[in-house]
Amino acid sequence: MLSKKCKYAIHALVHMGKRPTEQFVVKDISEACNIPRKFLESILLELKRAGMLGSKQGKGGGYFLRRTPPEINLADVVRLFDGAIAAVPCASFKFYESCDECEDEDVCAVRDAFLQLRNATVEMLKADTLESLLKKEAILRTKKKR
Amino acid sequence: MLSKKCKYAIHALVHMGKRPTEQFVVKDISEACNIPRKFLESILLELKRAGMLGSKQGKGGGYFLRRTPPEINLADVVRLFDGAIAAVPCASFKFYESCDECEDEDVCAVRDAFLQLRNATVEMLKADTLESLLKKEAILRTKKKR
DNA sequence: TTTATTGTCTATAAACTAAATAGACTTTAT
DNA sequence: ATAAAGTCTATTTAGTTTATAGACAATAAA
Repeated sequence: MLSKKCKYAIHALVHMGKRPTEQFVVKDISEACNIPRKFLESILLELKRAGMLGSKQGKGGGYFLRRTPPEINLADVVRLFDGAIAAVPCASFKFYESCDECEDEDVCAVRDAFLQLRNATVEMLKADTLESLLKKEAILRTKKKR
Repeated sequence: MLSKKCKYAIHALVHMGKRPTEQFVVKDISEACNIPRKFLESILLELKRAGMLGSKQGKGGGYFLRRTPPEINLADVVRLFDGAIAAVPCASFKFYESCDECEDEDVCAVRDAFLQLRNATVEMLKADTLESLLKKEAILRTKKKR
């Protein structure tokens, strides 16, 4: 399961992706996405530190996307907030740690299975960009109307 | 990430799958897989309650597989110990819960993305049976020797 | 230059969960 | 009777997640 923080981050980003050149104040996003305001503040700050968002302080300020919608993908967001995508530390690339349960990692079928799952997952999450998500939402909307 | 409990359970099952008709005492599995003994006890008990293992009490007792290696798959084990396979409650079938961040679930692209990920994950984990894992391990072993 | 607005930062509370351990009890073969 | 094994309940410990409070800094506009 993703943390709420990560899920909130994704929804906030998707919301901003709808008008990718505009600036948003925390309150707007908080209300649009039903995310506790103070909690959202820290999330946006983290996204800013990671280079996905920019901000402008003071009156008339707010947050805005630093990258275009095709450049922001869920794999990056998930890694930022929840760390490893792999289900098991020994199957992670960016957050690798050896396990104690098998004698020889190179020959551990459990690890192999979770490596494959990790690879498939990363591919899918990388393909989920703000752009592709918003396109999909449009498709779902028209499908529902018919 | 899987809980350690779940990872331990998987390794214990794979270990038992190597001699699928034999009985194992907790200590043997604990030492073979480097799993804290008392912790493993509660895990095996849970696997028993779920019908995957049987047990015999008293001297000469132990745990044994209740199903054949092709009948035990990782999807079931993960669900038993960690609950939902989906990354987000609104994308889970067996542990569904609605989220608050979108107005209309039917049209939420975030949910859609995680539904697809869930489906792919479940398929992969279902294909990972004790049998297939042990076969894979044999293959990895011969590959390494060459 | 004051004021209102908005982001930044630090600290901390509250709730929950994971991981592990302890110990008493029960069952069974010998 | 005894030793070996699983069963069950409780509890500890530590860590994480989720959320909030409040002081501070920056900026635009009146």
